[in-house]
Amino acid sequence: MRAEVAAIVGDLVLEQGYERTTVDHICAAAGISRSTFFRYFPSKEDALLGGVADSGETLRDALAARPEDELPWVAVRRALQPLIDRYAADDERVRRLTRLMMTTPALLARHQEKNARWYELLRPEVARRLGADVDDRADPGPQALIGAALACVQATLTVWSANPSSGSLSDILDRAMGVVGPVG
Amino acid sequence: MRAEVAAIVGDLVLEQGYERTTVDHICAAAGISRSTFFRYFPSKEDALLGGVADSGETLRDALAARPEDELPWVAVRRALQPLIDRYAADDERVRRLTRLMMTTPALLARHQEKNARWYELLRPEVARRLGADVDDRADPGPQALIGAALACVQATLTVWSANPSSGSLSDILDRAMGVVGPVG
DNA sequence: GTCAAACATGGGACACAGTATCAGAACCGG
DNA sequence: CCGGTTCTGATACTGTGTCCCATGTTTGAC
Repeated sequence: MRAEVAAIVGDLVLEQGYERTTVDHICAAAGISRSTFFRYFPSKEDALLGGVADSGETLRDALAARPEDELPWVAVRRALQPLIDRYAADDERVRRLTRLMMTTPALLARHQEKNARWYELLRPEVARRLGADVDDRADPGPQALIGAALACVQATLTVWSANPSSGSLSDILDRAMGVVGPVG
Repeated sequence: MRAEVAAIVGDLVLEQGYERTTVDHICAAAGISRSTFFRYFPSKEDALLGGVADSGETLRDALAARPEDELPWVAVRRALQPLIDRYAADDERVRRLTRLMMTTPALLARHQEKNARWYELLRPEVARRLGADVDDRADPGPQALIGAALACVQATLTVWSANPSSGSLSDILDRAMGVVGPVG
């Protein structure tokens, strides 16, 4: 049921854009009331993006599983692979929704807000691999490295979703992260 | 007049937080009507952040002025100096407002939305310095590098605004960008 | 000095997201 | 059949932001 409404939201949004799709439209199309909609989803953004599982924990575990002697930047690149694969495995619909997400300010903001949790999640392991004090909040290093990596992911998704023939996500991410640091 | 209202907004927001400060409160404190407020500022966020001049063009010109043989990452670091100095020159009020901006999701989102313009602004020069095709939209490199640098700036501002005794902004930015790439 | 055009302000209605409360319907186990 | 839980819808509310219109108030032309 929840998934059904989410699918309708995706359809409507792909059809007429995000801002022009009001909650009332969605409710009318789904045959439910506003009350019910907001019981299923905390917000309109979540109805659209909530389907994408939050991979924060996955990412953290993948990073912790990388070999100790790998350079931090390389380890992060490798840890991002499962995340990337989840996008790549999907079809044209995902690409169009991703494009919508990257080009709609409200959606991009929400996406980044969701990812803000990843900073705290990844910080300990990144700090450890950088040889920094894990509890030192005055060290910008870990946050900078995580933010840089996420910026590369965002650049990757932007290019991939905008250019149908730009190659595999994995290759684009290699190029993106290769420009910033060694992906060895 | 506009500046006067903006100052009141800053006061109220520093006093009781951003969400709890409604436009009605501001109007009452400033002795104007809602209509007038929204003629001065397009939104509540802009009333608070609009005072910070948009340094996109400054940043672009500073980057273009860097020596040709500098590594791109180093050139960007140097080009960011004027931006950083603008923060550092100011007083405790700026630090508190910055902290508010980094910790309030709505404000951080607006800030990043404003900075989104910088990508297009800086892309040509960064692409050139990377030896890439300036018009190739399928190359994630320039966007990745710019995003990584801005992530370092954000990490810097976060640490600086949260820790009163964390040193100069310039030093923090050096540490942040040094972790990601060579700052020469 | 007068008239008119421009502008600034305020008021009120509206659209939309999101919250809270309450009332009834469907469903369950006993 | 009953009592409770959960699902649902209706209503009203807060807050941001837009739009339109009715006021001044200033400015400039004649």
